[in-house]
Amino acid sequence: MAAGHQGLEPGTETGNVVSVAGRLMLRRVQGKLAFGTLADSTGRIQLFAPSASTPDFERFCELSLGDWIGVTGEVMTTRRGELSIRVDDWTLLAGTRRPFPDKWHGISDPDTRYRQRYVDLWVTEEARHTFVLRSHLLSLTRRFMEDRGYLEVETPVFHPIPGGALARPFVTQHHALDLELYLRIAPELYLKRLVVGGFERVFEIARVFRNEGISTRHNPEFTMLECYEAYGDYHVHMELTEQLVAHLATELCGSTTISYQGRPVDLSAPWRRAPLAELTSEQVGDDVSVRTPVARLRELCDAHGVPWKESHGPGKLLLELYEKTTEHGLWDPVFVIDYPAEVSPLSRPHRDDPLLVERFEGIVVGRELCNGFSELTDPDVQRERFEAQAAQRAEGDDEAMVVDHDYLRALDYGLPPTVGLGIGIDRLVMLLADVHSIRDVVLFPTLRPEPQDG
RNA sequence: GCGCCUCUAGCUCAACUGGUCAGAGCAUCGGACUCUUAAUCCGCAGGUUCUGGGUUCGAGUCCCAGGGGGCGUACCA
Repeated sequence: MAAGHQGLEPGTETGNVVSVAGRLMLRRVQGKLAFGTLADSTGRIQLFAPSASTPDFERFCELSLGDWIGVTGEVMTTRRGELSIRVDDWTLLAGTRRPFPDKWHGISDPDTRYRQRYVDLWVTEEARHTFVLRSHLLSLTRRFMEDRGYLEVETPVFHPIPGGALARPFVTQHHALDLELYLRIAPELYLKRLVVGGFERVFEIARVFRNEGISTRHNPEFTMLECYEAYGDYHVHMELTEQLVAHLATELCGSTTISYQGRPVDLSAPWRRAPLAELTSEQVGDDVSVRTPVARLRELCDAHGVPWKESHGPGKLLLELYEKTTEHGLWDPVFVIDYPAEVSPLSRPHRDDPLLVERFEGIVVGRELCNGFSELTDPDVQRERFEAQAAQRAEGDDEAMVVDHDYLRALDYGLPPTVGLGIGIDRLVMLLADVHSIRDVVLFPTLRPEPQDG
């Protein structure tokens, strides 16, 4: 409606009669004339209510901030030129029994913002903007994937065996089957089963659950885009990632150069690619790789305050060193490539170096945005890797994997050369919406239940 | 998990080194007002200063314990 009535002179009466509905957000009563601000999901409009035209004028003036009302009247502008609707008729659609927060300051306590998102969305402009952006991002992502021949699928959330990532799962119980089930920590193994089944390009926008700490970057349930493409290798998905992110930035932010927390970020493709060992060497000031002797790597860890365990091989030590010294400093997007095989139990060995795998992580603003790799397709090697994980698990590492015999059986039927990718949707939204905390991109973040006395 | 910070009226915030310090604005309630837009003006009311202990002549203020929240760290995405 506002778009259809741009640039009217002050004091215009258009003759157009419209009906609108929304929430009364502000009210300015002036004796025999009242003004109000009505808000709905599309924006705000001023109500102009002279006692002469407004039925039940006194009751109109007594409406509470936050009441839902419907209004019918002529579109006009005030003497000051503000586009308004003259209230010729109105109805109370739903009242509010609780006062709305301070009209200027809004809600400052983050806890009540998260708990009472239904109020926050009215009061905090940025919150509404962020969640609309999130919705558009999901929709654009689906279209992007479908345009490239990917099929959207839904795989189980209940897993008899948690797999596809290294993480502690949530456990639950199915009564009729008398079965312990896990909420998925990743959809990966099911999606690869589908590639075995002949769906050569699949993706899922998957809610996953990890029983770990909560922080500004971690919610126990979060959303991941995972996709798999047969006949491709990790280069294919690096290209897909940088194109997707650049596309989303253009559509949602209007440019591939965006601002995050006051610093510019250039998301335009192509992104730099750099081997993990090379980046780490630069930071550490010494040439390191998976072939560096364990003793030397331990020294370097000590020198940089990185804790290590006896059980860590060179690959794990190198990864720890990279994560503690290098990752957080990578601001503009980089694909860190060629990870140690030791820390990547589901990745295919590197074509040029058996100690490495063809794996990449996309790092933006110092944070991991995505993780992908050429998939391990050899059932024998996969069985060995699972067994190595199971051994670690037996030693008390409850994030290590469990042997998934059905997945191995699927591999026995043949998984073609395939590349897979996982993108953290919440973190992508954080990046594009320029927000600091994951709780600002999750509508109802996990919180401790409120004490039962209010 | 651990470390640091924080908690005052429905909301947003004050109260110097412990000494009439329990206050203001908005919202609510009563009154005035026909072009306001955080409307304005006058007035009323509103609090177990998160909880429980302690130190002190005296605690919102200092100490201890507990609870909520935030940030950092760890784990990860």
